[in-house]
Amino acid sequence: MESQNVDRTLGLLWRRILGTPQGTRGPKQRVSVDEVVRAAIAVADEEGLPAFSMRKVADRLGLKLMSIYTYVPGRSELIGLMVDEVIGEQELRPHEGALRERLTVVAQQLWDEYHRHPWLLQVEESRPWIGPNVSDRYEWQLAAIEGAGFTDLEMDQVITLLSDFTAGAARASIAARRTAEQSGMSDLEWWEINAPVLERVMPPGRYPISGRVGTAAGQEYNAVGDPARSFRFGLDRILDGLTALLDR
Amino acid sequence: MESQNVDRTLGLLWRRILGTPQGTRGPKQRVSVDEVVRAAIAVADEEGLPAFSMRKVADRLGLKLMSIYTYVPGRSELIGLMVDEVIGEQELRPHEGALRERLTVVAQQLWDEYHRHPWLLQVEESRPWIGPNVSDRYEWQLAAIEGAGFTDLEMDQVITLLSDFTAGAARASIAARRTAEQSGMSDLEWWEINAPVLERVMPPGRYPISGRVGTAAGQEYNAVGDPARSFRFGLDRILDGLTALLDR
DNA sequence: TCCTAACTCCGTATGCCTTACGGAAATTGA
DNA sequence: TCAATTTCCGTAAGGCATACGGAGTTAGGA
Repeated sequence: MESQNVDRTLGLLWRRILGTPQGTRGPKQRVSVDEVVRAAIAVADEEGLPAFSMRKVADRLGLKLMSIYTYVPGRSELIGLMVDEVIGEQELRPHEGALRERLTVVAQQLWDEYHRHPWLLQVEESRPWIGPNVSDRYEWQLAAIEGAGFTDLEMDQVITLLSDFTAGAARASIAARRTAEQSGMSDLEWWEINAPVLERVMPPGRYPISGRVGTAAGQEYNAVGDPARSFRFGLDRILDGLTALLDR
Repeated sequence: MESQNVDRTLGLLWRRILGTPQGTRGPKQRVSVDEVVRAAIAVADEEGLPAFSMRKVADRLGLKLMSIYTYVPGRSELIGLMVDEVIGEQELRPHEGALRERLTVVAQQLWDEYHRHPWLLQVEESRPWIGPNVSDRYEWQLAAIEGAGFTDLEMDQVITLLSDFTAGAARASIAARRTAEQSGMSDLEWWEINAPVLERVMPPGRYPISGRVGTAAGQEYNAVGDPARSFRFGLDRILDGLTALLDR
């Protein structure tokens, strides 16, 4: 029963290779799995994953709620399909240039992807679905560092390092963007609300370094932080560290 | 109305400094805010944030659902209190040793924290609450690198880099752990279910590097990956990169 | 030609969730 | 003593996923 579900979802993930037709009895489907997935992505893009619901997908397609379940087994499987779909959006160009540039492209691609579909960061799957686009991209990522001098084990660890860091940095960046947009409250206004209480509560001189660093950041960024800049800083350090490893 | 809520929650966050008593009319509260927060943490520890509900917190305290709302304004504010509370669990020892050791301690502390309270990774707050323990810890993290030779701006970026990477690595580690526990399905069994479909669907020779690297990782780890080891690898590279920056 | 298996679409129901609202009871300051 | 204030909680509204079963549609086989 569980494993049936796995099979069905894998079939949906690889539907372009496997082809759709099987049983042909019964009424024709009014839409296609592709349309369901695209509609679902549109909903998630607009409202985020918490507000994403099966009903909204159905509404967008002119279907009623329960009909969606004839296309996909359930919400979580649909999300798996959405993930593989958006990962396939980016073109995987042949790698060129030095290692440093190649790795930058790999990281930048992840960064862009998260910003185009912020809900990717809200997906929680204990066991990731293995779809065609995820597979293709992992191969492409490894190809970027093939022959650079890493061991096979290190190759996986390098991609993991880049992915983990980029996800974290993108999370901060998107949180900042969403905050600015939706709450309609700037960092400044936020501080103006917090300040009276915080001043009463933070003993003066208790946070000397935070105060100094916060002031420096505030003046430079004109905001609490600059996620894009932090991303570039971190990425540069990581690339330095990786080239150092190759010079051993 | 919004800003009232902010004030109230800040008051709760800093309750140990501000003290509780205000109006003393009416019946005594049967429990305390501290107990509510501790009960909430227990629920989240056991069941994760998605399954965390106000009702379960109430049940655990012998109260009925709606009474919880006389202690905290709502679910999201309660989560803010929980976060600050668990961040306060770790002792902030004076820093000693070389920069590399200090930074390792900072990262390791985050790593441990995420593993003790995995739901921290599921918290989504666009605007983080500024509580006493969060503030203390940020100051402590900065103190670890004070005087090492970074500019004020870089100091913030260094902590951000470490935090972002550690969060990403911990996320992978916890996903692996939860998967193993709850699904009762080992990586091997998972592959046995997936394999028949994947073999039919992945053209042979299409994933040469992934195949080689995956095999190497599988033999070394006896699993799909080893998150703890990837964490150490990534951390080492980052520390290399940071020391390189200081040698400029 | 006709029947039936298989399929789609969907109404209904169950059991979760947060939180707004208002009432009864308890407590204390005036 | 009594009114203001606060706690605890019942109820209800409005959201969610999804199990189940029924009505109608289609194609293949008898």
